[in-house]
Amino acid sequence: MARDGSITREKILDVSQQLLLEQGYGGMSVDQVIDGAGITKGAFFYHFKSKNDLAQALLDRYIKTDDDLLHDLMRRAEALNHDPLQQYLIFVGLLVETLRGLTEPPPGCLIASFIYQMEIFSEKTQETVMKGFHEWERVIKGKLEIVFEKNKPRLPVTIDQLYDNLISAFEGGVIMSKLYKKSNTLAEQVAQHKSYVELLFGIHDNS
Amino acid sequence: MARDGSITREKILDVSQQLLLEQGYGGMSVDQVIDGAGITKGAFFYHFKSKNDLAQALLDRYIKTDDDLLHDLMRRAEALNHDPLQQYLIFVGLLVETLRGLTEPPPGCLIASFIYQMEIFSEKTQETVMKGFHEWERVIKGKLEIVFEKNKPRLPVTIDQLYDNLISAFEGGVIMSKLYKKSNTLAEQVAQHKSYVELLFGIHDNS
DNA sequence: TGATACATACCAACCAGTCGGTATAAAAAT
DNA sequence: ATTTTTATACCGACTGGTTGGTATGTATCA
Repeated sequence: MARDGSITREKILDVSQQLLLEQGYGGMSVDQVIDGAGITKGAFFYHFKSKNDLAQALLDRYIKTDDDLLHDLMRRAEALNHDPLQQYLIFVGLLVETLRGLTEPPPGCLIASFIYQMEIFSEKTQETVMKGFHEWERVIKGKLEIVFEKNKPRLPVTIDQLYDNLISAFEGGVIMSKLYKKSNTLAEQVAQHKSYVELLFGIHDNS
Repeated sequence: MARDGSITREKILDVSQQLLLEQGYGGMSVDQVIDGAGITKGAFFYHFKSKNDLAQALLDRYIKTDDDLLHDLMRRAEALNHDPLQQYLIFVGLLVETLRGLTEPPPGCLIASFIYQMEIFSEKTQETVMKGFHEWERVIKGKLEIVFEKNKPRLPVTIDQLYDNLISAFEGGVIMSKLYKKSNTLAEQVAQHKSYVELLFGIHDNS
């Protein structure tokens, strides 16, 4: 039965991602990974030429899944309304909805984990980390650009700051969720970002 | 020259804190620490009985400094105004001011770093991490309690959510600052929390 | 003179990574 | 149709270097 190696490869990725988010990259050993995946050294280094190669693959997979989620939610939001501000608010709402349905507690964000141990990765991996939010940045800032053309915020806030606020709410929320060991803190913090944007653009002014 | 060991001890703490925030706890070796501090193994294990003991000391020192800052800023804010809401806003404003004056870029938050590699620490250290924000939680929620007695938010937000929002803005801001390699993103995100609270309590309604 | 504050030499365990070998199955040759 | 070849997927013993930690010795000062 020497056929489909991708099953073993995925098993390695799944096991190592969990270990990584619990112990950090430096605190996770290849031996732990192969024990968890039920394989041997040979199998591991057949699929990944080094431990850093595993980190790179883990990151690539995580970013791809994340980008897919972004595009899916944004497409759905744009189908539900044609006002840019409403589209953005619906998008964030859908994100909150998605986060509410996560595993308890959320294991964490790979990108954030990598940021807190940047120096042990290869230069290529470091560059991948730095580009980790690029697609979100492009799409979110693009949408906010259109929002700002028709709507003026009640306080002098920039598009860059609002984008940073969304990611910050998410990353901060992940940390609080890990600390409290319950996932809805994460969803709530992204919901706070939504409320903030609503107040900024006077959504609740019509009494 | 066997006199003041506290100098060596502090040197070890300083060097290891920087290494820890760059490489993570698991990715940082005792050999790296002693090289950076210009000492030997003997000196290190004279001051710290184990590597985890160093982590514990690092965490204790960090939390103490953090709590001192909290009390200082809150005392100053309370001296500048006697309205609870204004006191809170001034407190956050002073925090923003402090964060703007940080080193470029900010090295990161020890508690967040520990949260992302929880499982490699001793149980006692894990408990210390979980109690890391306790003083902030006590003081901030206490203040918000009084704020909520006299002021009603324009959206249904709880005290717990607002407290989480402050810490989230901080932790998320730290991650973004590390990623962008510039510190003012952190200060800006805490400033967004201030704007959010201002909008929630209708500070900008009087035209 | 004894406690403090180190330095030096060392150790077992563990680390990432290598290597020779093997079972399987598909492709090619007969 | 049967044999041979070849590539894939994996095993498990091994290696050199690194790890956190220890045992012992020594210089300095109260």
